[in-house]
Amino acid sequence: MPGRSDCNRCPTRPHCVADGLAPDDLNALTALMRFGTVYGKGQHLFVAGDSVRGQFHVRSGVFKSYFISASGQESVTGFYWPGDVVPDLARDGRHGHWAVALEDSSACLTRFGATAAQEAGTAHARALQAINRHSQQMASRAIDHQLTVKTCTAEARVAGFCLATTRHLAQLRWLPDQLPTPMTRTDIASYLGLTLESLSRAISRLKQRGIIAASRQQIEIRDRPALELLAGHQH
Amino acid sequence: MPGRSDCNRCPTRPHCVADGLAPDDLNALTALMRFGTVYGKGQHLFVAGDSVRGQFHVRSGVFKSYFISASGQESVTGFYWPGDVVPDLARDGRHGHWAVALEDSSACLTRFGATAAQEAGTAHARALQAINRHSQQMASRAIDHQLTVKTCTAEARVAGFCLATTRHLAQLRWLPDQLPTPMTRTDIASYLGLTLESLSRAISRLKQRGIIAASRQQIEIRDRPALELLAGHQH
DNA sequence: AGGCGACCTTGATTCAAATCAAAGCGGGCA
DNA sequence: TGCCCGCTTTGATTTGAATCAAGGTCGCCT
Repeated sequence: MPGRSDCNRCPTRPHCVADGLAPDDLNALTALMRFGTVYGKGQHLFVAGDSVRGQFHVRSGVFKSYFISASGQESVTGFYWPGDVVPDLARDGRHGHWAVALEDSSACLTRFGATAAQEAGTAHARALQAINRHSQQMASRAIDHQLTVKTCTAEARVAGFCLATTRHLAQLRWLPDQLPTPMTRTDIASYLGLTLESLSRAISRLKQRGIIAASRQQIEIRDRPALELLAGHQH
Repeated sequence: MPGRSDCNRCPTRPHCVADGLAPDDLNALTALMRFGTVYGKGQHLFVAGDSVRGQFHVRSGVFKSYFISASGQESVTGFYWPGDVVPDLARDGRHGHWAVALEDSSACLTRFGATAAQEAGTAHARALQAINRHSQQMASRAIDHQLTVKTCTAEARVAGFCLATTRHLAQLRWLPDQLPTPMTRTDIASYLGLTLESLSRAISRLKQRGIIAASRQQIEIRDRPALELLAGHQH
């Protein structure tokens, strides 16, 4: 049943949007939270057209967001790991994208968004500031990805994906030596603006050259300098 | 010489990030502002590596932001019109992109960003909220553009560009019947992830079909339904 | 007014990725 | 254990945009 979540017990506590906040400021955030909910694989956080109830903060598992065009084609717009906030990408208070769990996961419904200030009162500017920093990071990452998709060959996009995801997980203080890929190849291809086949070929070429090792559910970076060279423009 | 800008006299007053703010909240923003500065064509707001002094709010003219890759290639990441805030896309307090005036323009240096709360005190949450809404819109538009670049043919990208820019200008309450294009074809091509030649061919085909009319400095939408059909996935 | 230079358009060819097609995994379930 | 089905890889061909190359237009400056 719904209630307050205890952020201090959350495994994502030190890695999330609340990172670095003083106790009082964290309380301003938790006052806006709803208790973490479990989402089975394939279950949606929201679908396009839903009115925005708040922002979903990932606790465990992985989610993807995707957009469905007028012609019915699906395009993946992002992957979200524990500590991430799934952006609502709303227009007029309604979701424009879909968000679904890629494996059994959990997320907290928060009110971090546009209405947060009203709900928290005006005494919690620092909490809002943390939220704002997060929004700006989202925009920044979106523009980074734009660059990758606009200017890179298939191989470079894969290289960029591996590096950007690794870097992002590191920011969330998670450093697996193998990059987990709970999403399907189709999802990754869609995210990178490639076809399934082109992605597969690109991965195969990188494997042949010994730059990565890849199985269905994870990718290992074997030659990071080579990967960075390929990705080229990345920060 | 530097001083307070008078936002109530600014032509962008009703169209900008401050739209809808109560007088008190607007004052919280203007307290953070520096007087509008004139930038001649080709003059930079900032270059990559500069430490972030604040956010630039466009008053008149047009700016572009761009990124220079390790290989020296330039990629345009956005165009900014009167009322827009040029995103700083910063990492560790330093700009990652460049921003330059495409024609004689002016902009206000503001402190809308991450440090705003500290400077304004904690009593101005609604101002921060307006800023946050703006950041989220930036992220949303970036992801929209991602979709265009990932999934569209050259013609569809041009269609999407015309429609998205028109829509954006409309949001800034500016409704010219011809879409002004003070940027060069090279800039538009770079923004859309095309070569100059491919862009030119795409525009020519749309002209031939009577969907748009285009001269060097402006584009006229002659058949909006056809353009929307081409752009396909757009909202 | 004329000429120069920057910017834009058009044409021919090449190439990377999409598409079309078929064959391998590999995990789950009977 | 072995079969089946969804996911992935590999192969052949096509296509749309990049590249290479040449001409055209327009504004600005003399």
